[in-house]
Amino acid sequence: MRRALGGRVAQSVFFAFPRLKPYQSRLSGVRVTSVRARGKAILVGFENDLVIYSHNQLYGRWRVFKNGDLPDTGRQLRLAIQGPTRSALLYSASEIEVLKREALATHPYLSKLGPDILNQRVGVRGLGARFSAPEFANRRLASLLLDQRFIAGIGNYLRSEILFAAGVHPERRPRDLKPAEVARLASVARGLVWQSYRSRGITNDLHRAARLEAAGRTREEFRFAVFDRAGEACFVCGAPIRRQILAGRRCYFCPACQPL
DNA sequence: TCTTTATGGTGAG
DNA sequence: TCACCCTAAAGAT
Repeated sequence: MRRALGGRVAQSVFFAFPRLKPYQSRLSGVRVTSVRARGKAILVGFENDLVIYSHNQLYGRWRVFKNGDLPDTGRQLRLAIQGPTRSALLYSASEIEVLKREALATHPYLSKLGPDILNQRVGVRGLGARFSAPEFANRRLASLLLDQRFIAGIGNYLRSEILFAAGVHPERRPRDLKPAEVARLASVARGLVWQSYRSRGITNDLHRAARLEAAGRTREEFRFAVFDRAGEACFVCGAPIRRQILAGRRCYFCPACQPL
C-alpha cells in the first residue's frame, strides 16, 4: 500500500458507506502523506490532515491492483483509493472511519494501544519490563498476549506460537516467572512476530518448516508449531498438542514442553 | 440450505 | 466471562 500510494496524489477515493460519501470529494486529488499500521489498524494519512482509519477485524482484506484490472472477488468493496498507477482496495471490512489527524490521540481504539511490537517503539528489554509492570504482572499470559493495550500486534495464532517457542504455559503469570523466562518471552515475542511478518505467517521453526515442506507437506501442515494441531504430536517431544479455550479464544500448547 | 467458525473487538455484569 | 457485532468460508444436514 505504501509503495502504491505513499507520497502520491489520490486520483479518486471511493467509500461504499453513505455516511462516508461526503469525504470522497474532500480526499480526491489530495496527496497521501503516510501509510502505516498501528496494532491491527491501518492508517492512510492525507496532506489535508484527514486520515482514513480501517480495521479488518476477522474478515477484511486489502488488495493492491494496477489501475484498470479489476478483481473478480465476490466480496463487498468497501473502500478504494486510486493512485497514479495502482489502487488499494478494501473488501468486507466494516470498521472504516475518516478522522482529523488530531483526533487520533483520543480515538477509542488507537489511544489505548500498547507499544506496537513490529514498530520498534520498544526494545526487548523494555518489553521484559512491561511484562513485570504491576498492572500486567498478575494476568495470565494467555490473556495478556491478546490484550492490545499490553502489546499491539499479537493475535491468536501468535499467542500460542510465542508461548510454545518460549516454553511457557499459557496459564502462567509474569509475576511467577523467573527473570530468565521473562527475558526469553520478550525476546521470542519480538523475534517470532518479525519472522511471521517476513515469512508471511510461518511461526514454526524455519528449518523444521523447510524440512516438512521438502517432505511434501502442505503450507498449513508446516506453518505452525502448535496452533491448529490439537491431538497431533509435538515436533519437539512427541506429546499430543492440547487445545484449550483461554480468554475466550482457542489456545494450543504442548503440556510437556510448557509445564504449568 | 442451514449452522458454525474465525489471524478481532466492545460493553455489561 | 459472556453476549453481541461484523463478513466470508467451511462444515453439517
